[in-house]
Amino acid sequence: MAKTRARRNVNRLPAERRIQDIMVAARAVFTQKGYGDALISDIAEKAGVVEGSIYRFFVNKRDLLQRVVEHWYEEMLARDDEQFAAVRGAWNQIRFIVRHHLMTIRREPALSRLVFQEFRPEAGYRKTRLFQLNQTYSHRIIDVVKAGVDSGELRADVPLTLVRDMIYGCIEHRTWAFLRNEGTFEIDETADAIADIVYRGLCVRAPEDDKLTLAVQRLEKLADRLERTSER
Amino acid sequence: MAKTRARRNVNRLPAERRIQDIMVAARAVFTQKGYGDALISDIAEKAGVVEGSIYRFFVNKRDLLQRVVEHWYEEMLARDDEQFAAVRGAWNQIRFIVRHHLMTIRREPALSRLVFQEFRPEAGYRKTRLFQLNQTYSHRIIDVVKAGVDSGELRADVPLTLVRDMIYGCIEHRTWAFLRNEGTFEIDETADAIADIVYRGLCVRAPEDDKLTLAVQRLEKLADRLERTSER
Amino acid sequence: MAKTRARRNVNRLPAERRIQDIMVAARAVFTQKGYGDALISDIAEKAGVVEGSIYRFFVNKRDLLQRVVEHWYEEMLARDDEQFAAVRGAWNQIRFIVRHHLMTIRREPALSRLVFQEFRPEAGYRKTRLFQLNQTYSHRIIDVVKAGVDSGELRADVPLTLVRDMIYGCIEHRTWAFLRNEGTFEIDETADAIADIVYRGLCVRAPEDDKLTLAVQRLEKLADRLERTSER
Amino acid sequence: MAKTRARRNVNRLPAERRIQDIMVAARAVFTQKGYGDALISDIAEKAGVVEGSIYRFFVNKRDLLQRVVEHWYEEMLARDDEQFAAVRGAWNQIRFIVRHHLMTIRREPALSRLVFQEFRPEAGYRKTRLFQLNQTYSHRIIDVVKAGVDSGELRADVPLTLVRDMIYGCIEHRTWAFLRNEGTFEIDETADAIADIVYRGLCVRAPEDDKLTLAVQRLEKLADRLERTSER
DNA sequence: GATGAATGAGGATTCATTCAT
DNA sequence: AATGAATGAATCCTCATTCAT
Repeated sequence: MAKTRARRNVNRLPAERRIQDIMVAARAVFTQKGYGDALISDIAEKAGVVEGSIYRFFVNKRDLLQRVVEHWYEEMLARDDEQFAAVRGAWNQIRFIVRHHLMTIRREPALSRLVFQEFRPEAGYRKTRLFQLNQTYSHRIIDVVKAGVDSGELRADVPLTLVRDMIYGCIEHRTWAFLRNEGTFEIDETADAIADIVYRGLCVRAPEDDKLTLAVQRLEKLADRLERTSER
Repeated sequence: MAKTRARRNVNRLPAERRIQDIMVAARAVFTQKGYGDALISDIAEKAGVVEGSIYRFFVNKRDLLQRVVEHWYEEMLARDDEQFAAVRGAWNQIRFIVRHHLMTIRREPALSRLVFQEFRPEAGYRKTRLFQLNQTYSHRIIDVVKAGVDSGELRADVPLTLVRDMIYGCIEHRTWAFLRNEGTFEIDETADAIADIVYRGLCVRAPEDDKLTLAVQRLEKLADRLERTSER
Repeated sequence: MAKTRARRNVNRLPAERRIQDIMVAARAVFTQKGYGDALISDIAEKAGVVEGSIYRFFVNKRDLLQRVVEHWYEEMLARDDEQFAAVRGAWNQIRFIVRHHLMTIRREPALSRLVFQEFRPEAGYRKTRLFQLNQTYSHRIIDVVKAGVDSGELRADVPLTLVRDMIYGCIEHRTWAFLRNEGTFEIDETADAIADIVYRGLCVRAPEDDKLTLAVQRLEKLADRLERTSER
Repeated sequence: MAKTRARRNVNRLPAERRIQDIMVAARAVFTQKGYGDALISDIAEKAGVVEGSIYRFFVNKRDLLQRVVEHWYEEMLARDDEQFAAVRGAWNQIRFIVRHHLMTIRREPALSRLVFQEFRPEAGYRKTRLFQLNQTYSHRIIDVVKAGVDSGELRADVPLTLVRDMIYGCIEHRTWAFLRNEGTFEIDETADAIADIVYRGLCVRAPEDDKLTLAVQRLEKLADRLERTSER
């Protein structure tokens, strides 16, 4: 009954640091193994703590995954915002967002998959913080389209959330092979093509004359470059 | 008339019939419980066979689900083809396909989910028969767009598979809440809106309106921006 | 993923036999270790089955204990009934039941304890089958007292269930030291003393004259012996 | 008047006060949750201390429970003694003690249960202070019976501890349903009935009535039985 | 061919207790 | 003396799959 427990290496760290260590370890393990195959014991070992310590800070394995993914979203949201401000013109902005999302998936395919597979299908998803974060994340496209509408560049009767679903749904479908480790995808080409179709689908007048359209696009890109150049 | 032989209660049915019984039972159980929570024993009981018998005809639980889903696809493919021939015009055809897919999801949300959750994310998906069936299923949109291109109604440079991803991806995103039992969706409105954006995105020219007016407007805006840039 | 499982020693026994084996093993292990410290794996090993097999027949560990204890009660109830018929006279009958219960506890202290500790304190005990069995088991004393009342030997206003509680409660308290492995108890002396007090407490007239009482008791015992002798 | 020193928020209370706080909190939590479900952290929080502090004053969780229960006994013993002196006559005294114990259980069912469930079954119970206290507590009945014997009201050959076991055992059995939150019990009726049976069981003679009549009745019945037996 | 009893691997979780600060 | 973060042991249960009958 009374066992002699040899205690070793009781490292005393501030809670914040511990949480961080655990989340870093968990992110690595979840990324590598997926949710089901990830072991709490692996995560604990990688974080340099004992399994029980994880449960001081996280309700359960699921909660740990959730917090890891939420943190990822928060990082992204914090990091990216400034970039979006720099681009002008609906087409360019749409393309920028598409491109950005494609890069996100390329950079973190495993985490992306976890969102698609583990969280989104789950009943009650809409009540989660992750859903909120995702709404914030994907709301950018809505803002852009709204602005395009306001400026008269895009049609007034555009169903905003449908456009959002179209873009993110398209990208997801486009990247499944990559998410399965079965292929890759061209970021720029895909971004151009998606932006093209959506933009044409939404703009007040379909650009009939190809020459004219291309010329305008070229000029817009030129303007962007000029702007960026002059800002330096 | 009065038969005296009491046969043993062992049903010896033709294999084909057995397989059918099992698949019908499996479809019901998978639909009701999802893959993970479905029990082989439940399926066996419902099919009026013993667990072991299922393994006579199906490699494993996964294979059983696969065959059930494949069968569902085959049914759909066989049933629907005639309908598609009836519709004319690219817009109408796109809308028809979108509407058809929305109705499929509404009719079989559980099976749809199983495809999205269980099969598509799995490594090796591209080598499965289900992938082939899905390609066939979704190829309709490609055929329609191709025809539109050939007839001159749609642009020549349309990236066909991207259009396919856009449409199916959009629909999937649009219906996730419903698939989670958290809401519903409007079939006709959604179909119209999707067809609209995609058609406009692909068609050669806007129905009417003065193209030059538009181009001039845009160039004027551009000029404004350039001016503003150079003023910094 | 596809692991080669080497199957060994697949013993195919009739369910009834398996259940019996498991219950015998479980009874031994529970008796030896108590409920908490008994391991399913120990029971399985002792029964010559794999842990999982236990769950084919028993809902969970608790259910297994319950069934073991129920079985013990059933055994006792089936075995003992005949014996009770043989004794005559309220005093003798009370003494017989007390003695019998004392012997039960001496024979199976561990099982007795499990009933006292694990089941009786549990909310909902009154709805269990074990409670029913216990009622049947302890109802004997009520029948005996009732018969004594009917024959005019015992007072008419005896609170029957209270007598039951008094007898079984007294025995339980008296044997706790033994149940704790801290002592023993005298079966016959205890039985005599309990029967005495209770009998005197219940009989129409307290037997004032000890000589008379003892004489009557001797005569009653004699009658019993004569009856039993003549029956052979 | 305005003190400028902001003391650190570390309460340094006299040990005695700390111990008291902890025991009060522990009693509340144990009462509410039982031993197993009570958490040290809950107790600490309720006591306004930190978990570690509890271990400054108590060896372990068990020890804490023990001290709480011991304290309860001490309270009772100190409080009640005077009352007992007031009652005269064996029957009245027995009834008083029974009634008192029933009220104790009604007032503190949870603590009573903890004694029955946690301490009494434990090996080594007889060596504990709690056992001593319980002996003291239950010794009252022995004193009363002894006094009755000395005064000639009760028989000389009464097995004292058995009477004690009978009374406390009876009460415990009688109140188990209540202890399980499954019912209640009548204090006065129960006390009367128990006192009645025990008193009659112990008293020298039945208050009145013709002893010989009774003896003759019994012998007549016996004769009948002998006749019936010999007829076989 | 059918049966269905037997297999067996595999891991999250709890919480009293300790001890560095 | 007080804190409270860190420890770590310990086990029940599920269910797809197999294979002796």
